[in-house]
Amino acid sequence: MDKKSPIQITLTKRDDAVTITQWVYSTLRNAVMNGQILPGRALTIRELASILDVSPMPIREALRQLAAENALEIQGNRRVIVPKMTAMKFSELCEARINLESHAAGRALPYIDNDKLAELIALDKEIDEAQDKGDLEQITIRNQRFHRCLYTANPHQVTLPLIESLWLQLGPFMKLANSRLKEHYTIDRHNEALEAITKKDALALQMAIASDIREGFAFAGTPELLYNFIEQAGTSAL
Amino acid sequence: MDKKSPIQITLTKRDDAVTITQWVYSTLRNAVMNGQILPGRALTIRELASILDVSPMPIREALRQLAAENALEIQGNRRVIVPKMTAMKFSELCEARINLESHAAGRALPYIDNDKLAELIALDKEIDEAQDKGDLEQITIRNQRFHRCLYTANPHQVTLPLIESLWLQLGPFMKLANSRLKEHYTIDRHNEALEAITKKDALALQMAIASDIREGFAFAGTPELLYNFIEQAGTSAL
DNA sequence: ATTATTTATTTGTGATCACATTTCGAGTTA
DNA sequence: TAACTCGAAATGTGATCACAAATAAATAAT
Repeated sequence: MDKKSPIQITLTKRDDAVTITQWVYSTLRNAVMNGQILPGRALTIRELASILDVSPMPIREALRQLAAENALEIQGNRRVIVPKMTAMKFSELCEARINLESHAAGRALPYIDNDKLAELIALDKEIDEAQDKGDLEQITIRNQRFHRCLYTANPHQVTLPLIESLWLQLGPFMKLANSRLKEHYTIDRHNEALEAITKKDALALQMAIASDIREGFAFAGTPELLYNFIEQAGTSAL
Repeated sequence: MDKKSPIQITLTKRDDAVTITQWVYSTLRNAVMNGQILPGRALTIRELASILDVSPMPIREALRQLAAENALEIQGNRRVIVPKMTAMKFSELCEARINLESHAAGRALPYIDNDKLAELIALDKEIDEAQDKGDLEQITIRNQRFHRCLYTANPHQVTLPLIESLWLQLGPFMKLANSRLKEHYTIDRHNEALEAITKKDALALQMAIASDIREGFAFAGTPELLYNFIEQAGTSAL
C-alpha cells in the first residue's frame, strides 16, 4: 500500500474562515518551499487527499494552481511532480530574481514614504534578531517579508506575483541560502538598501538588492558546490 | 435570465486529443486577450459552462489557472472578474515587459545557432507578410511567436511563463499596439535584433527588443491617448 | 421616494461517483 | 536473466449533487 517514499507534510490548524482549497494550497506550498517533497516524486490526488484528510476536490484545485505558478510540473502523462533542479536552471532562476527584483525595487522607490521606511527598518531589525538566534525558519520568512514589503510600496503591483513564482521555484534553496548567510556575509546589504532609500538613489538601491540576492546564493558559486547543494536539497529535508 | 452584458466568446472546434479543461482554458484565454470579456464583468461558472456547453468542472479548473496567471482576478467575494486596467498599471506592465524580455533575450543569445536564426528570420518574414495584408490577428500572433521563439532558444527556461503572464495581463492592448504599428514604426526593430544576433552583440539585442516593445506601445505615450485606449479596450471588442 | 429588512435566487465550494487511460506486477517466453 | 504480455489496480478527468454563503429581488418602514 505504501508508495516509493513516504511524504511528510507539515500540517497546520485549519482556520475556518479560509476555504479548504486555500488551506491545502498554502500547506502544499510550504511543503514545496521546505523541500518536503522529493523532486520527481509523483503526487497523486488521492494520496494527498488522504494525507491532508480532505476530499480530492480541494487537492485538485490546489495542484492546478501550484502548477500554474511553476511550483509543480504537470507531465504529459498527467502526472504531477516537483520539478527537478539543475545547475543551469538554478543559475537562470537566480539571474531572473536579480533582474526582476532590482527592477521592482527601482519601481517601488518613488512610493516609499517615511512610514514605509520605518516599516522596512523594523523588519530588518527582526531579521537581525532571528539571525542572532540562528532561527533559520524565521530568517527566511522575515527576509522574504522584507523584500515583499519593499516591492509592495508600489501600489500598481505587477511584478510581485512573478517574483513569488521564482521564490517558489527556488524552493528549499531559499532556505539554504540563508543558512549559509552568516558565514559569508560581510556587508549588510539591507542597510545599504535602506541608506539608498533615504537618499532616493535608485541605482544604489538596485545594486544593493542585486548584491543581496547574489551573495545569498554565493555558496553556490562553483558548479561543484552547487551540485552538492542540489543533491542535498533533493535527498533530505534540510 | 440574461446578465448585465452578453458575453461573446469565440468558440473553436474541440480536439479530442486534448482534455476539455485545456480546451476551455485556451478558449477563455483567447477571449481575455481579445478583450471579449469586459473588465469588471463577473464571470460565473455556470454561465460560462452554459456558453461553452460543458459541465461546470472544466470551467472551475480553467478559471483557477487563469487567475493564478493573473489573467483573471478572484475577489474576496469569490467572484471572478477580468481585472480593470489603469494607466499606471499599464505603464508598470510595459516596463516589466521591457525589463523581463530584454533579460530573456540576453540570456537566450548564447544558445542561438544557425538553425534558430533561420527560424527567426522566417518568422520575421511571416510578420511582414501579415503586415502587408493588414491582418491584425495574424500580426499579433506571429509577433508573439517571434518573441517566444527567441526566448526559448535558452533551454533552461524560467522567464517565458512570466512573460506570457504579462502578455495575458496586457490582453487586448497587445493587439492594439500592433494595430497602430504601421503608422508609427520607422525602424524595423526585429531586423536590428537579427543583426545583433549575428554579431553576438548582447547589448544591441537587448536594446532592439526594448525598443521594439516600447515603440509598440508608443501610441499610449501621453496619458490622454492611453486613457482613450483603455476606454476603447474596455467597451468594445476592438 | 428612499432606506431598511426580509425573502428568494443564484453562486462557489466541496463531496461522491463513473469511466477511460495509465501504471504496475505477475506470469510467460526467448 | 532479460524482455515482453496481459490482467488487475490505481489515477486523472469530468459529471452530478448538496449545502452554505452571497447576491438580487421584493416587501416593509421611515
